[in-house]
Amino acid sequence: MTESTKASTMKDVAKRAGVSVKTVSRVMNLDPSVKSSTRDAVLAAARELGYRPNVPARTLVTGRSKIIGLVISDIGNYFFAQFVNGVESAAEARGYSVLLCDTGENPDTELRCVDMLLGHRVDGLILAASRLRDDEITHIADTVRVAIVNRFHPDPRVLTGSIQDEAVRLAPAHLVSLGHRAIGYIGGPIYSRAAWAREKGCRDVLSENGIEGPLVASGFPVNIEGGYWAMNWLLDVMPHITGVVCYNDMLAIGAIRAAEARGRHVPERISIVGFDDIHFAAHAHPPLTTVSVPIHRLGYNTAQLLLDALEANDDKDKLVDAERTRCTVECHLVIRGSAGPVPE
Amino acid sequence: MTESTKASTMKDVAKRAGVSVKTVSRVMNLDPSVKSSTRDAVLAAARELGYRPNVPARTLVTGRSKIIGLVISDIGNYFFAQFVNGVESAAEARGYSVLLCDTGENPDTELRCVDMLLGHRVDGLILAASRLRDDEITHIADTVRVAIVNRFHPDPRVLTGSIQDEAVRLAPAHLVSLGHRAIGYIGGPIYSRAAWAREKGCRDVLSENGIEGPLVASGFPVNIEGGYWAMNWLLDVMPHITGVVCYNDMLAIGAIRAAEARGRHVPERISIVGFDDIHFAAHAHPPLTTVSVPIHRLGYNTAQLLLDALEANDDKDKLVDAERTRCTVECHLVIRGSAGPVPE
DNA sequence: ATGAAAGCGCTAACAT
DNA sequence: ATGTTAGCGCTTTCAT
Repeated sequence: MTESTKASTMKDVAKRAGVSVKTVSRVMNLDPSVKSSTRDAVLAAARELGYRPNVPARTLVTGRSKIIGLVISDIGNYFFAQFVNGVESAAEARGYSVLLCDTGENPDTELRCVDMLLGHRVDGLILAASRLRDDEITHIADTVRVAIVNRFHPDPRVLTGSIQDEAVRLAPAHLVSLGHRAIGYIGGPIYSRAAWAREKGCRDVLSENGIEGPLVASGFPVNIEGGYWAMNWLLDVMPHITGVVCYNDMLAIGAIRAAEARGRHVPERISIVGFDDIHFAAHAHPPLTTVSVPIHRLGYNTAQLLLDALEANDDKDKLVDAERTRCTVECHLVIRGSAGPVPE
Repeated sequence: MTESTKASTMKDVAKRAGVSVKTVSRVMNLDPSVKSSTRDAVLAAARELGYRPNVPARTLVTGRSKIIGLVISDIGNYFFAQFVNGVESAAEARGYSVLLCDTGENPDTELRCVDMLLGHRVDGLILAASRLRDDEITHIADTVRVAIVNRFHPDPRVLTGSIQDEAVRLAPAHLVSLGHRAIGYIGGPIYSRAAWAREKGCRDVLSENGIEGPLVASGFPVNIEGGYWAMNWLLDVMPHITGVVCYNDMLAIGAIRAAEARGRHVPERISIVGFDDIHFAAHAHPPLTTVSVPIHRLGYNTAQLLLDALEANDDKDKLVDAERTRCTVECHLVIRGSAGPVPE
């Protein structure tokens, strides 16, 4: 079978190059103190033997795995696909690998994932859509550096990557400025803090403008179908609504379909706005008015924040800058075709 | 900082439970030969100390990391998001973790990714959209079990997960049956074997029906924008085409937009079919007629094929069934609204 | 500039 | 049913 020949080790390389194991180690770690002739000999021997450093072995002794764990809730959600990509890029650029886990929105699975990742001795952890309680996260932070996304946590050791706070106000404010006063809201995952923040943003904007509501549809699956059902529910309960804010674009796309199916043309007879500006948003029909989030950058920056902290931790000099515990990406409203002035 | 207390080891647990290290090891590995009272004592001690087995250490001695490496070319492509999800599920279910790499379509990056994964001593490798040459893959197979996707490789050690061969004929056959005879094709990634197979499928179907073509637009980015540009090119070169087969749904969605922008209504004045049936296909406008691929299952089955091979390799009894070197998922045409009878 | 020895946390092969 | 010894491949002292 494939492993006919065991992978060669530093010992093999050392023997072949006629040096000690430690010298090989030095070469592999780019120690400048090795004479260039020895280095070349070692490198040659390594190449001939197809030598590849054994990361787990190094991890065992150094305590650093060069792996970061990434926990997401559903890669079927386009948002996470882009986010993962961003994390990946940042990690790759700095010599780290990403161990990925998908919890399927289940908190128990999430805990199991974290456990598994800790077993692998990941150097850091990114919880991209944690459904865990604050104290559970604090507990994790006792063991490993952790970064969370779009969520506030009181523990200063917990790093945070998020959209700017005001972003949650953009969509409802747009609807209000268009004259809408009968507004519905289609909510996100029940235990998600991000979902809670967006719903609050909507509520705040309305109340500041003396508008009642919004009528909230929540508990629906956070995908296109869920948006379809939620919109139908909204229209059943409150047929005269003229504007709907959605937790994300997937829901908004489903909502548009439901509205159209009931003859409420978008945007003439009802306005719908999304959130995230996923790739397909521009190609929905009508093209979606939504809040653009630089998702890839959010993933990239969050990973970088984590990596910075890890390295600051190694170099005692490079102390963790107290301010560098949070990063924020800017969002903006993208006006396309799914929201218009209130009818009549 | 976080690692104030070093993680506890088997030795700690052993001391606390008043047993030997080996007994702790046995308990952790579910060895049935330990008395249940000792097992309980060990488990209690482990819990109290917050003990978590050190996977890298185990890897070092067993030579098995319980990690599989997954190399994809672009997670921004919705296809891969779903595929990764499938692989993840299968791995999780069998106690494996997934180390993910994105090559961004770059063969050099791909090689670097593989190298890194081998450094981590992954037990197996899935190359989901390899741009590598056959001999490069053979070389990798010398070191580790590898599975490839939608691509044929002569080496019997290389496992394969793919769509059924006939799937590539479905879309062009549909167009032909609708009466189309002036057909265009929008191609996928240049170095992709899957892309090559689909193009050939189209060519074959046409020639079997005595039809010339197709006119091929290739070299465009494989995303919505690329589809848009490709369609414009097709329409410039051959304005009288009535049907277009696309490498995938992303391209098809872009193609539809381009056609509509030029007043060629879909499907009345031009028919467009996609491939994959990604989630958004049904929600495009018009809803996309496409070839439905059970992507999640493809990922799941491919991972399972790999895992089976790995375990058969461990248990010498359970020899690798010679037939179990390939798995195939069935695809079918989904007729929606983007293809219709030829105009006039 | 290079090497020898110890040990990271775990399991395999033998004890007992 | 449980313990002992050795060693996986590497890095870290500490020598030379």
